[in-house]
Amino acid sequence: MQSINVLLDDGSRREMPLGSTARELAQSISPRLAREAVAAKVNSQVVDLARELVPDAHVTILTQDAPEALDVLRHTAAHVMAQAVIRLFPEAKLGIGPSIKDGFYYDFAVAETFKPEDLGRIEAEMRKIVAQKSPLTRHTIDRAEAIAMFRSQNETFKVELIEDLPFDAELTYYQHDNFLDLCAGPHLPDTGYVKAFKLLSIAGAYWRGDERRPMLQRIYGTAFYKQSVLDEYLIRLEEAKKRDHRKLGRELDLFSLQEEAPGFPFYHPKGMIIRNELEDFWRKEHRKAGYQEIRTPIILSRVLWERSGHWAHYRENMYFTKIDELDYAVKPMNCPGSMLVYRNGFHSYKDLPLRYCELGLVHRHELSGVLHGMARVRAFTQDDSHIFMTPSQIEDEVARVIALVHKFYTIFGLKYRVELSTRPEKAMGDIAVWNIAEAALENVLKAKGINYKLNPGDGAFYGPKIDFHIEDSIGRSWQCATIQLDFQMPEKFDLTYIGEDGDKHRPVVIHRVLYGAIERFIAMLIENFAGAFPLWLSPVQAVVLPITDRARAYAERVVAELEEAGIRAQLDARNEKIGFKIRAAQIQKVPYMLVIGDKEVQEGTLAVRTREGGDRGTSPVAEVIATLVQQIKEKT
RNA sequence: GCCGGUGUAGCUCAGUGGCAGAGCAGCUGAUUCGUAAUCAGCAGGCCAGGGGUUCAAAUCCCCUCACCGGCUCCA
Repeated sequence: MQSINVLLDDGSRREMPLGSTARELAQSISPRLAREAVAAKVNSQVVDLARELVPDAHVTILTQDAPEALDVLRHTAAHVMAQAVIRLFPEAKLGIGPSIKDGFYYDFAVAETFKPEDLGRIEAEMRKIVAQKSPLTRHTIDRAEAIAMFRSQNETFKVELIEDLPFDAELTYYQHDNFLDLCAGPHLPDTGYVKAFKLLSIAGAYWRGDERRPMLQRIYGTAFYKQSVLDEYLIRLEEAKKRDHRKLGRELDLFSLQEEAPGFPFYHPKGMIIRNELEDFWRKEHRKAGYQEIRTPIILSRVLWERSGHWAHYRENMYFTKIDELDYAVKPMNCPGSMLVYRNGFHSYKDLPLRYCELGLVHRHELSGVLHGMARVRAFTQDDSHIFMTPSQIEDEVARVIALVHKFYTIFGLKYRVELSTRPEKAMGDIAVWNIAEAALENVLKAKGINYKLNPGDGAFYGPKIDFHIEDSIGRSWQCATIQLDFQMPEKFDLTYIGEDGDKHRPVVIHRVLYGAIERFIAMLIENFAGAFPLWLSPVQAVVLPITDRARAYAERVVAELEEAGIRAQLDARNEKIGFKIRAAQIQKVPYMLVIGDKEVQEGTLAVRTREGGDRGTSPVAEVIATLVQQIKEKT
């Protein structure tokens, strides 16, 4: 009999009869591995256990614990759900059903929308399918046959998918029981593996995400190999909801959103303290980094927006007004204003790079359905900057901005993900210039060794950009910092500088924000800290808690001393027991609780309690103040 | 914007055609207390807004608004 050689993970080789499957390989290694196997990785491609091995392949048998194994499970779960839906709603047409970050979904076209009660029925049907332990089998099929097959089943979306695949693509479908779906796989051996799953929500979703296409009904679910892990996940999800900035923003009285102004946030006194701290820190760092602060108007003439290209490319997101019969627009971006400031004077190459920065309030008409607490609003302040420079300064300057982003985010303890977005469909300007700009950004990322994801077509209309994304408490990703390269605006506004040669030259502009929008950044901070801000950002840094009225006068003096030292302190002299006041301060997430009883009055000390560490014993007042001042200064 | 859901006191929620409720927060009083809730009393509402059905609507119907989840992590 002919045989083949495969390479295993430990570097050893193993001889198997020609035509052996991954499952047979697992069996030959150990029966236990065969029992635990869920899929295999052959030459870094994840495949079914039933897949035949190819000669000299590098094979890894994947068990439940393999990072790739969850995707396989969830993809199979999506098929099981689709079959359950077809059983209950025979007229439903299939869209797509992928595995996603925390679960899976499947899109269906149905005459009647799903109701929340349907989820229970579908789950029950899924359990029957799981109990059947139907094997999933993979079949290749040629294009014409596949189209004919799905067309005969009236699966028009599947037909469209096939038609859009490249001509040389290998088409496969998977079948279990009497359910069949166009699918690249891989899948688990049989439906019995899908033990721990839960359907989570129903949502409308446009076919292929395109609002001009039909709206399908999407069912989201999640699945794990073990019920205990699913239970933990669901508990974690509940826990994460407690960090939601909308909930904490209300509980900590930081801000509010009201019906009278949808998408336009109200800052309350405590939220304003955080915002001002962020701005103070920002101004200090920008002075150090060689920026000069400016401020430009919120309402500017239509003529300006026509010139900048916003009128043509961004009008549907803008608000308008009329002044003395003339058209004006409320600025959605700060750049045109900044361009006017630059153009207002002459500039020498010696002035470059010229770094203007601006905390600019912009208004954008976001679709009502996408508003989200402080994370997506219609009015927000960008910590903007426009850097005017010579082409030769681009890479150096981009690198400086990236370093600044890193410095900021490290101080706030935020993890971020980097994306490079390139030329969109509605782009302005020359393709050759775009290519240069895109290459410049890419060069810097590569030179700095930064991992990034490429996002084709997601750039701004005037230039490509590097985006920095932060995840919120339940894993949604929000763009915060961004660095955008722009060759168009200088052209539109005829910006120049006088070069060494005495001639006029065209500068290049970087648009960049670090926080992004202060509103969104605050939302991310709230979720990141679960409302327990570091001392320097805490709206109330210390509460002073006298135990009885005998300690009140001393407590008032302590509060005055704390305030004198620049610490935001409050007195809680309410006629309540100490436990009550401590509880109130804990709930408000105040970092320091300074308890004062007869003993402390007598000794001139404070009993220090911290938010995280509980009772820390007593210390002299001056010592406590020095500690807090130091900690505020260090921003820890 | 589109699909689905929700909207009752400051907050969390109960109330499914027949007198608008509870807990917490608030206010008043008593209590002066040592590290996450002292006790008692009081007050608090255009039941999101508008229209309709009905003897009677928080409850049923219609419209509007706001909020929540989602709207390619590409078979």
